[in-house]
Amino acid sequence: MSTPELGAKAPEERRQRILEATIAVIRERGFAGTRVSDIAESAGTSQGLVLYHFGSLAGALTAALTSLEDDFYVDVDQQLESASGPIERLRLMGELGSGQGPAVGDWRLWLELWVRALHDDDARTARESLDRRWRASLSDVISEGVALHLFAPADAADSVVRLASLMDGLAIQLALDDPGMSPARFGQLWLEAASLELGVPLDTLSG
Amino acid sequence: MSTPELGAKAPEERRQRILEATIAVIRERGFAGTRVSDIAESAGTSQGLVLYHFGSLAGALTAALTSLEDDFYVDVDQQLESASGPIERLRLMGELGSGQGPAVGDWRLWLELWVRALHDDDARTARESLDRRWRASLSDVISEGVALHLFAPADAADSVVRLASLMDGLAIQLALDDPGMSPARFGQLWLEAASLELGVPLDTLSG
DNA sequence: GTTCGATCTGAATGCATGTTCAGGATACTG
DNA sequence: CAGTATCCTGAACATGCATTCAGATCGAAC
Repeated sequence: MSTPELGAKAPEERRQRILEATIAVIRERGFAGTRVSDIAESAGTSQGLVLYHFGSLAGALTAALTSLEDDFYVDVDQQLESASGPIERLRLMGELGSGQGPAVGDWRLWLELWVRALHDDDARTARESLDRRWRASLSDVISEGVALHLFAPADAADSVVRLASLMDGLAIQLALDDPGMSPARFGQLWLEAASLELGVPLDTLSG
Repeated sequence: MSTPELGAKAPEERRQRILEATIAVIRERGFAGTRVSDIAESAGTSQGLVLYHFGSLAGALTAALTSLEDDFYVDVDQQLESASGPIERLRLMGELGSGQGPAVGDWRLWLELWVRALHDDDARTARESLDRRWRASLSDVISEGVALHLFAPADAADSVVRLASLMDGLAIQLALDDPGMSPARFGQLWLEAASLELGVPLDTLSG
């Protein structure tokens, strides 16, 4: 506890650097394509150190997963609390396609997570947790809007599932650079859907 | 050309068996987890034969990809031509979540394809082609309905993209056995969205 | 300054797996 | 039946990669 903020090479920081490098490599090469040597190179350390800190490659990947989860939570909360009402908050959600934040909007990573969740239990629970939390945020926004008589969904729970799923589906096209899909169009299409689902005129949402 | 339909062990059939085995293994273990030995075992042959027919593991995976593509086309056409009008056809599309056909509805395979498309060009083009074709089918059904004054979408092109994307998004949850998602709910949610998008009362669609 | 534990390295190890290959089996042709 | 091309196998080979490990280095405590 002597000079924790001074020593730039404190062991803790080294570990953190490796964690970030792991995420960066996963982003680039996917879970399946990530090798210990990639992580070490990206972090500027030796392979041995990666294993020293995380025990195994699988350990590093799992650690990256939970780190990702944390980042996502921080990110969503931060973005949403900057908005004042449900309408503005909904618009911000639609702009998530632009993905400025560190974790949100990194759709390729999401795809990777989904597939890994098919075969790996840690990934499965991480995904479920992320999804649940994300849908809870969306649900909160909608409930808020309903309470203020701004939104009038036929079935709020159904609308939440559909709007969350639609975002995932649009995200796939964004992640794959589908011709005809762009961050702007992503946001537009999603807000139009929200307009339909919640019975709100589109210009109220996107104006 | 002597007795092609008699010899149960004709070389062509062996190749086909391996192709099907490859798809089966991908379905189970994913693209990344599929090994030559898995394919050989599943097909009941030697590793050597797999390589003899397809040159390499990558060759076998690519061949599986195009075979999958063909299956999908056949499947969609077959399912849709059994319906009489756009309304019934739309309902059938919603029931794709139940996935009776050999390729359609095998959502895990779809997830795998998406992620492979991130890193592999063959997979990328296969996915794009499949997606384009699927959306064209959906677009045809909607146009038909518009022509018959059954559907009244605000913007048909947008609705096509949204309904296709929504199906993908719902498919993710189905593939991951998300609690709260089931083939029945998949179909219900999607038809409700179609009802909103196309300005058709829900009971007209699902009745 | 010495000691000791934590941190870190680079080379060695061992295994999993894709690919090659030499030859055997099978089926068609004349 | 003999000859030949295709089909098929099992073992050998090569390589990429995670993991281990013997020690070097660093930092804190005294």
